Formats: sequence, C-alpha cells, structure tokens
Amino acid sequence: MGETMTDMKRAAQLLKLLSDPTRLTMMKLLQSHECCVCEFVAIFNMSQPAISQHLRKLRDIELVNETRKGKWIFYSINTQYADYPFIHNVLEQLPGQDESVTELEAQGLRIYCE
Amino acid sequence: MGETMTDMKRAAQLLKLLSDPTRLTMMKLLQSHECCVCEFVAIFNMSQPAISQHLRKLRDIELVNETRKGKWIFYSINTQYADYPFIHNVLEQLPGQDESVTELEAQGLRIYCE
DNA sequence: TGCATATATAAGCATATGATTATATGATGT
DNA sequence: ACATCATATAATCATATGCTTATATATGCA
Repeated sequence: MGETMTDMKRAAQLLKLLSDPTRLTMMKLLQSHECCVCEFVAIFNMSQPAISQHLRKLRDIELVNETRKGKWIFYSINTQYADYPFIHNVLEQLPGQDESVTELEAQGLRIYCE
Repeated sequence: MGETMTDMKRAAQLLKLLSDPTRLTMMKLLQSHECCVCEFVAIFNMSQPAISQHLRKLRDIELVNETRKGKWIFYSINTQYADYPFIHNVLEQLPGQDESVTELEAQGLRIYCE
C-alpha cells in the first residue's frame, strides 16, 4: 500500500503548492466540502483576487476541479490526479477545518446549490 | 495512530522546508545514513555554501542535529523533534535515495568515521 | 438592455528564496 | 606556528512569491 512518488522534483513541487497556509487549509477544507470562491474569501478574510490566485495554482496542475453552478464556481479536489495519494496522505495528518465551515454557516455565508 | 499537526501555519512552515528538491532529498538520505557536508556537496554537485545554507534551514528549526567528528560535521535527523512524525510520514512516501550513496562510495567520496 | 454579483486576469510592488563569490572559523597534520 | 581541509557566514543578486489595485468577463435578474 502507498504508491511512492517517482520523482523528488515532482514531490518538491507538490509540497511547495501545499506549503502556503492558505492553500494548505483550502485543500483540507476541500477534502470534506466543495467550496466556491466567495466562501473562501469569507473564511480566509482575504481579497477575492488573492483567493483566485491561490486557486489558480491548484488548478494549473489539475489538483482541483472547477464547476460552475449558476453564478458561483465551485472547487473540488481532483481525486483522479495521479499524485493525489501523496497529497491525501499529507492532508490526513492535518487537523480538520470544519469549524471554518460551521462558522460560515452561522454567518449565513454558506452557498447552497441544489 | 498518527498524531495530527496542531496548527496549519506550523504544518505549512514544515512543508515549505521540505519543498525544495535539495532539502527534501537531504532529509530522505538522512533517514538511512548520517551525512557530512562534503558528501552532500558531492551528491548534489552544488557549491559548499549552497549546501551549508540548506542545512542551516533544517538546523534552525532543529529538524536535524549536527555532530562534529574530527574535521567533518555530520548531520542526522532529530527524531525527537516534536513534529517529526509528520515529516517522517511525508518522507515515507518518497522513493529511496540509496543510489546516491552507492555512487558516492563508488567514487571513493564516502566519509567513514569510526 | 442594463445593473449587480461572482470570478478571473493583469500590472505593480515588497519581500522571500536560493544561488554565487568572498571571507572567516575551526580542526588536522607537519 | 603554518598550511590545508572542512565548514559557516556575509554580501550580493536574480528570480519567485503573494499581496494590492484596477479592469475584464460571465451569469442572473429587473
């Protein structure tokens, strides 16, 4: 069990993507909930372009999928991604981030799409 | 099993340390062999100051120990480090780097200290 | 059609990163 | 004491990173 990364440069590149607190938390959140951009903006209390730029990095290597639902664009983890097991294993070691979503719901900022 | 990181910022900081190919490979190497600086210089074919500076970053947070043996300074993993299980788990997913050491031995560049 | 909302992109900028060269320190051996 | 080897540190520099502000694009609704 546990496929190993074939290439150290590749592994380092993936770790670099995860090495930003915002992106790392995003990925952890996405493990349990799809999120749209405006939810991330509320959770991280960060400007919308800043959030978009973090998501772009995750999207560029296809670590996340984007799906438009009406005026929102939802992001989700691309579990089909070749090196996803590696990422998954790292994320598994991190504390859950569900309070962020709970808080978001409490503030009425959670976006529900059918 | 598997203690989880308490803090996402801390986790991101550690991942950043591992996110450089040189440092990541160093850590993987150190999992099986103590190494001195000149061995790293030979393995990575990189300048001595560059190697020293990577080691410094690992040393600064006490992820590695240094021990002087004669004129050499050997580095080893500090397995007592609080977040070492986290690091270890990441490293376990990476391919072994033993060929580097084998090659080093073949070149007669391996340093043996009693 | 026109306006608001959601998101992406571009440009600019301050700071971080990782290398280089030059120099300092510390141990070994004569 | 001196020369040499191993390593660390300092200064410098090019590039990368992550934010900001401004603007573009796409959808939904009156």
